Amino acid sequence: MINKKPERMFEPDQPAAAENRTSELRETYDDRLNHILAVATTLIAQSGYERASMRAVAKEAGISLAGIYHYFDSKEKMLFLIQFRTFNSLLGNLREKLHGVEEPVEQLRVMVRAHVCYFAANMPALKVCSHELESLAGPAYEQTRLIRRQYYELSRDIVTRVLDVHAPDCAIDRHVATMALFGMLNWLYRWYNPAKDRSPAGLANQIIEMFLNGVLGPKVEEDRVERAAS
Amino acid sequence: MINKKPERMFEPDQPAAAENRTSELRETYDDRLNHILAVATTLIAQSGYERASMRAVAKEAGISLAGIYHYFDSKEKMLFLIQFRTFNSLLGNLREKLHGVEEPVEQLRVMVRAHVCYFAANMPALKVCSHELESLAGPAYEQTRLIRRQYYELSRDIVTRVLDVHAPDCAIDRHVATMALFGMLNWLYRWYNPAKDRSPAGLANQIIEMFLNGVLGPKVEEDRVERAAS
DNA sequence: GATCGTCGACCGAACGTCCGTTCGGTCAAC
DNA sequence: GTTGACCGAACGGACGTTCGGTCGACGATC
Repeated sequence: MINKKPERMFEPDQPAAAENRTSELRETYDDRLNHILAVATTLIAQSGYERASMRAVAKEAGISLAGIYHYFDSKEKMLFLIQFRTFNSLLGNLREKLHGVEEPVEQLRVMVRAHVCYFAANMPALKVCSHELESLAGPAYEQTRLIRRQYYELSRDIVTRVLDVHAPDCAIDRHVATMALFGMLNWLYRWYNPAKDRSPAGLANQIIEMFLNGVLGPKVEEDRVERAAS
Repeated sequence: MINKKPERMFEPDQPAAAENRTSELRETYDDRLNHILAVATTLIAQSGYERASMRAVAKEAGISLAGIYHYFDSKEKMLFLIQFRTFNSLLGNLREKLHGVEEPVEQLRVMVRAHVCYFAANMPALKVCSHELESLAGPAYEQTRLIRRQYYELSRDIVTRVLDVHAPDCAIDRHVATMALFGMLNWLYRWYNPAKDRSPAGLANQIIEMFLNGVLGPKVEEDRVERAAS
């Protein structure tokens, strides 16, 4: 069961010392687990956590109902695993993309782009992460909260630096600004349609532009000032 | 049952022609209905629609389980009524506050202030409206969608006018801008804490400021331009 | 190299619980 | 005597979970 081998969960690559046979077995075990998780993610994204039954996950994944409990010891642990992996992956992706970027505004651009692109590439997973936060309780909830907290602090620090460097007199609360940005990003799953709407990169640019300069934009203000001066 | 008297649902005030007795009876009936709806709203906001059982609503409202079905003929109708009333009230409130306001930017300010203040005054109801959209299906969902659509179009028209008048060259998509604004507003229920965070009016001002001018703000740009000019 | 015991992957069938809903009725008010 | 508000008790189904078992792969033993 997954909760008896937590040290394996996020280290798919194992030392080469292991036997070939064991490696192959482990591969099929992990493949199967990933397959069930992917199916569960899609179903929970479609119907919500409570309505997505273990029977439906089993049928869709091509496994028996009891067979699922070979991989997770409860439905809640399954949801936890989906959220934990996704949040970890999101945070890791962000840290990776931020590597070597120093300028605060550029950091913000990288952050929004990374988030939007990750979202577009993993819509069901991010929907489950945005929408089913409170479906976990107790220690499982606390554990995901810790990762989310890291993601929040990383983002808030970027926002803070952007403000401190480029708009030190700005009266906007850093926390409010960060949560407003998260609102724009986390609400995407309610309306973004990859078939109709623009590309993830284009969308990210619009969000960056709006967050930094608002819908009125700086150029307009420059024009206004220049017009007033002449 | 509620679905047999739909013409009464949103007209609490009745003509004075009715007898006093009937009026008092109707009052207690409506009071009881409103009480059950309020309890259900709180419970659904706390636990989610699926987890909030009719038994829990009955117990909390001080009525028997079967007694609830004197007011609603199904749990889904109950949720529908909560959402329908809230969306209608939200839309009516917005239209009322917009009355007589012509300037687009001022309209936007009114819209955000109205939304944030309504949210702060009805947090459970707006959480249910934001979070349980997809818990309705079929005709009930379609009916709420129509009201939300009106709210969206009203807001998008304001955003469009703001852009057309004050930033005609702005490349930001009107739909994206409107949904970004909705994201900031609809995400509030995830983090806003009336005890800790600033007042609803102050929060609304920050959101307006961010949406119009971004975190960098126009003054900074003016400063920059002025500094560059001198 | 055949035999045996072990183990991991997996399954059919059930168990107990909780849920939304309904049925048949009571009782006060008119 | 009718009606509207309301209730206790039950119904049927869906759900998460568990139990007891099968089966093939594998290492050890002869």
